[in-house]
Amino acid sequence: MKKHTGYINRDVLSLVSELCQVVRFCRQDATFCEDVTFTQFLILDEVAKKGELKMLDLHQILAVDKSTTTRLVNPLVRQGLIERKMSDHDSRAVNLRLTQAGRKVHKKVWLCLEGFVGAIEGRIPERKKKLVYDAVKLFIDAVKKASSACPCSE
Amino acid sequence: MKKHTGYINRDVLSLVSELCQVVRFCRQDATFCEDVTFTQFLILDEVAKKGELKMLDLHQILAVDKSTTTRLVNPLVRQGLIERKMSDHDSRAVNLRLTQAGRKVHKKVWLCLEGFVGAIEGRIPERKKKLVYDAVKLFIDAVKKASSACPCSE
DNA sequence: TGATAATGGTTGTATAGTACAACTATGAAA
DNA sequence: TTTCATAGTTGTACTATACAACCATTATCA
Repeated sequence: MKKHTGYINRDVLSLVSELCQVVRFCRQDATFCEDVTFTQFLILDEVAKKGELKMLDLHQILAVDKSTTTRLVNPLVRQGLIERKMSDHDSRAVNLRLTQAGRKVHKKVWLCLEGFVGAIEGRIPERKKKLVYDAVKLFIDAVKKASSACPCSE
Repeated sequence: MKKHTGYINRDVLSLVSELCQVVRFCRQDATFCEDVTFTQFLILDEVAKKGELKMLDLHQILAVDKSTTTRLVNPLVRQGLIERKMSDHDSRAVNLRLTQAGRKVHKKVWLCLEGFVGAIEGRIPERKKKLVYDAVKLFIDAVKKASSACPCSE
């Protein structure tokens, strides 16, 4: 049981707040490229990586509610980029796969994204890269764990 | 005009995607503490820091649309934590100030937040802290600039 | 085997956050 | 004084999100 001294590292606070901003930039402007949002691209990409992906896995990867997963996938199905296929072993489960069109769009957005990621990388000195990425990862994990351990405990 | 080679550093991609997750954790679960969301706390805190704050400044600080700023402030006014006051010099401008209750809640949430920030800091080795915070800042800025320079240019 | 529980998904409903466009009122400049 | 610019609010629309309720399945176990 820690004492409440009222001391907070403002650096941490403003980092978190800036993170919120940055993330907004990434997500908004709905169409990131090819009429696909950033999140939608992540989904396409996960499916592309695995070839076939269960909703459940996606739900885990995105770390959102099951229902949200469904709703994030919906537009991609509607646009004919992803298809739902009943699993062989378990007829409750649904497997996601890219359609022909899906593969095409994935590839296109990938090229698009190259510009974005390149622009990020271009702003981080080469010799610092590994260090920076590791540090960000460390910070992310710290925040993740800190928030799952309810912020207002004690 | 860069060539499109199709190469993307996946580290960067997953960092950005994890950032989205982390930010969600911070914001959701609407009431962070004392019935105030994280964003609302940031607003209270900015107003507290400055004593009096113009909507316009807040709009800049939060980096959201003017209308969004209005709507983020609204609930705080409704809850009687912030009051709107017409500026002396410019009767179009609105100055925000904490009410008595606002100062109280700000202080309470601040203590609450101490737990959260402390939990983050507790997961970052002491001697690495400065390094990590600087790195995160660098990364954030890189992403910010990269996304303002339209992702799909070239 | 048959009742009960667990699992995988979708739908209903509600909310925060967000933008853009249109508007109002005020102030500045010509 | 007319016209332009600024500060803020409101109308409207949409995404992302959660939680709860539900429907099929599949698994468990008595």
